[in-house]
Amino acid sequence: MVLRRTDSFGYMVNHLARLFARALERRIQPYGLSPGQFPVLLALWEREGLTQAELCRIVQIEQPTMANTLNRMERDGLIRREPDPNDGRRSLIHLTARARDLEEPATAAARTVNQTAIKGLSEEEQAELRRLIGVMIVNLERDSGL
Amino acid sequence: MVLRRTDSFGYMVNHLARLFARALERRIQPYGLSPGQFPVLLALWEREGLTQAELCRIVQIEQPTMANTLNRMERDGLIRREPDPNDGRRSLIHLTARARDLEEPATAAARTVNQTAIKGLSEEEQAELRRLIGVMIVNLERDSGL
DNA sequence: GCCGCTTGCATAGCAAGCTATATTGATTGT
DNA sequence: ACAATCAATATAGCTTGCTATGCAAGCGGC
Repeated sequence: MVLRRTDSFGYMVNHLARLFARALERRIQPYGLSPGQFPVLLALWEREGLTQAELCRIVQIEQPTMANTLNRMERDGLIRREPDPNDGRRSLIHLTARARDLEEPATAAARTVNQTAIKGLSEEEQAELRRLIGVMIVNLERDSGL
Repeated sequence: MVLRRTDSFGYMVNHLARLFARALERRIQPYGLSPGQFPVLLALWEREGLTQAELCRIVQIEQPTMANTLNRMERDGLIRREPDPNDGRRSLIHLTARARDLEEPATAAARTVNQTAIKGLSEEEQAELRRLIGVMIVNLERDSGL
């Protein structure tokens, strides 16, 4: 059996992920945001004062990656780290006013990208797609030992 | 409308792509390969003597990314760059014996990853998934101006 | 009370992706 | 034939992801 790049799921998914990232980047760059910051912002718009470890769990990103992303967000004036009075090891991540103000335009941009991607697909097809992607995620998470 | 990270296609696809990359990496690392090299190898196992620009078109990667990947592959003894006698600007990319010998085990590893990901899905579901991902790819390619 | 484990975060170092720009060789129009 | 343009590659500099490792703060048992 030949392994054709063009119909390997791994290749297709990688390609698609890069297209998503580029499409999002184009639309949030005007707000001074970048794609990797987006899931972090989503979590913090929902609830502030999370720790780095909590953000890792929510966003499903390894801790050093999160540390670096948070550094860039701090540098860019999106978050502040406030030392946790109850635990000297942690700090609690809070949004700046600027980051709070970006919730509306930034989520609108993200919705636009999603809409663009699924243009032409029925509600049923979208649901099926979500389900099938979910199956692959679960399969690969199990494979990697959770 | 709230934007939920967990059912945004952009987020899911990004997450899935990272899982694919990690699963592949785990399996090809013993051969001294890394995931980014894989599509390049697939193209070269099929036909050697491609130029960098041709590889970019086939693999759908920007030229500077390809240049760096080829540098690492040359460093790792997977390819040689031979100057094109007909055009002083290009070089033709050839595999080393080592890279040729890796075709069997490496493609087997990639097939295993794909099989793992789609475990539990019927042939029809797989075909539908391929089709739906293809739609998103086309949609986003059009969006990004080809 | 303190010794050792666990937990939270930081740092180092690398791969792979991107945009923007420079460089050098080929081609083309006059 | 040579200037201008185009094409192929290289380089710089950034983000986002990873693993491996270090370090300091908290906690549990004795």
